[in-house]
Amino acid sequence: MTVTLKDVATLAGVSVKTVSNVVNGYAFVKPENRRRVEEALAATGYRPNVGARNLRRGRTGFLALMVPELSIPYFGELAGLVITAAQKRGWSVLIEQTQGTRSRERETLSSLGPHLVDGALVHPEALEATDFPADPGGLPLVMLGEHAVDVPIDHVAIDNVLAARTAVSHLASLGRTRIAAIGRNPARGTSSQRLAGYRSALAEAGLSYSDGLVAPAEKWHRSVGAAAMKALLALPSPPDAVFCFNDLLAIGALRAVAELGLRVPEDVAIVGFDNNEESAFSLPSLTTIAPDKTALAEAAVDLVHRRITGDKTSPPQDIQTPFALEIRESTGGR
Amino acid sequence: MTVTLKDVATLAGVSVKTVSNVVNGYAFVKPENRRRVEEALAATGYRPNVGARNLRRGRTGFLALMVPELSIPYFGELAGLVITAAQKRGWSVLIEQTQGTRSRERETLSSLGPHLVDGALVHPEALEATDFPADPGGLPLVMLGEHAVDVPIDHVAIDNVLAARTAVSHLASLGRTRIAAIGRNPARGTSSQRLAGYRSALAEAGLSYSDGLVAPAEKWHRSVGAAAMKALLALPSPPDAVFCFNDLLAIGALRAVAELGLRVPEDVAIVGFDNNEESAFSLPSLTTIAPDKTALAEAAVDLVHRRITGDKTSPPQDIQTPFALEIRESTGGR
DNA sequence: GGTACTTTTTACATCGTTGGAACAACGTTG
DNA sequence: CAACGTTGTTCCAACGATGTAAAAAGTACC
Repeated sequence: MTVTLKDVATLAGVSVKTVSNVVNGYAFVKPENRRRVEEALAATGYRPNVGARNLRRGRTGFLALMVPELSIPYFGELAGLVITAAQKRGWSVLIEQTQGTRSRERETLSSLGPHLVDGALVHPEALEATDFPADPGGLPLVMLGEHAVDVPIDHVAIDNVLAARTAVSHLASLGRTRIAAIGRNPARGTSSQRLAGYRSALAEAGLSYSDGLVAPAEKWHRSVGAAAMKALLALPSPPDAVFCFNDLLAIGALRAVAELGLRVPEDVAIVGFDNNEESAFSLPSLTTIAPDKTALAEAAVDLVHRRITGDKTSPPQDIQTPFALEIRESTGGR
Repeated sequence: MTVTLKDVATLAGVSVKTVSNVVNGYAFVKPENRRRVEEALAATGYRPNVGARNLRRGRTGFLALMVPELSIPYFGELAGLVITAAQKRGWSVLIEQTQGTRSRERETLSSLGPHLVDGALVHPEALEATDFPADPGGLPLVMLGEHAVDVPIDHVAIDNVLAARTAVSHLASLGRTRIAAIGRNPARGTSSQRLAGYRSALAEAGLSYSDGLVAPAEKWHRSVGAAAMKALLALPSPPDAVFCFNDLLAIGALRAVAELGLRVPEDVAIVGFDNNEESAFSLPSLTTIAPDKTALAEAAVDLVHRRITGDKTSPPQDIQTPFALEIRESTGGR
């Protein structure tokens, strides 16, 4: 059924290795033979057996990408970009979902052998330092997004603290004084960083910090954002602005405000984080921190590429990719 | 660096095959030896080389999933479910993106060898019958969603015609008489089916069909939906309801209506298709056709599983998975 | 002790590919 | 024409695992 080098060789009347040489673009093959081999290749429709090739070469041709859930827009978008970036460099991408749970993250991490994939991009959510295998078995690992833990591993992300500060400063610059936040979650490193940025922007603007204005969120989903927003608006003195730790929370918050008959941005201004595609089309459209996801994906794939092809020794890198504040209707922009 | 069977065998003082037997749960191994091997396995942290194992077994442990783009919510959600369903049965999923272009789809399809993956789930958008390899090289293929072309291949989808008719009948039942549609695209089979459903619902309701009320859409993206809606509303006698061929178009349409100062559903009722998560949170929330995506993913993985494990001969199946009309605010629901 | 049978282990070939070395053919040069 | 370098081809081993068959060890019985 399947065509192997041997079949092609027989048909072309040369040795297996010569066919292999043609397939791999080896220069010194007599034109006559090359022609014959190429004809035979075409005639048989030969396709290399990737498994065997990789067994021989010690490569697999696969990268793993570990994310919480593809159904979350941010990860869907990011995964798409990673796949595209990886494809450019000849890799296929294998996706593992962890649902953001620590146990699944740990499990996934330890199941990634160097046989299975050449390298892995991991976007943890709940992992702690001790979860990282002391020796990943020589498997190049690049951590995405989260820099929760103090592990000597390559890392690519935006500056979460600065980005959060930028978002909140924007709200302050509009004259808002009771600026709330939604998304506190001690188990997530990202949350602490965005919270830190929030606090530092408040301080900078001369506003006082109040625990009561920081709503927790176990999952950063739309429904959670809506519930949190309702709780905030039920406070004796409700906020006049909210910084949501991601766009989903913000979309939920938008809806909650509308359901209570209030207006965005007049009564409450809202800023999100991630710049999901949907956020440009919500009503009102959402002001948000827009990480350069393409840059993130490219940098991560590039880094793992470098680690795989040679550079095993240089110290772990910490790459920061750019972001921008995208001002839209939810804070009075057009 | 990497531990092989041979290393384990040396350490345990037995042959390679005995270790292999232990690893694979072969019954006849002396308890004493089994213990020694298991200790050695634990001590070395042995992990089988999947590539080598599969080379020998003729399996790869991978399924391919071909979709247009993961950044499109429908495909992000679907891919997540497929991965989960595949994982249950011991497969990892490899994702290929085609951007919905025929050339990339064809290319991807032909690059999927049986060496690379055990089976493939493909969600084509622009493929035509002639693009399908006469002989997929024994690779089990299951087509998702689209049933554009008349190819004898396993297929899982909802009844697009019926679903579209359901959506449009709902609009008609609200008393709307000028019901438009957005999403016509002759290159896409799905489009024809939904258009057919639209026409049949109109006929059933005693409404006449007009080409002018059917807006084309090259890409089914939000911005396209917005532009199409604006065009429709600029007509001499604009529609009082719109059936969008997917939720993204509908979200764009919602926005266009709002920008023109009109109201949904009072001035224009809108129905979408896909039930993206975001559609439950838009303002107003979106009435939409909700395919049971979990059922779809499960059925597809199940089918490819059956094909891989034996059943190569029975005729191509055509499985229909359920859907429901989700009535929300954009047509006056709560 | 020998035969027949069962259980356990081993050696060897094999999956499809590529790297390396050996070999063959060739034209050039002294 | 012998020696040589260059070019092209082939043979063999190897990647890490498993199937097969045969060898080895153990058991039971006469």
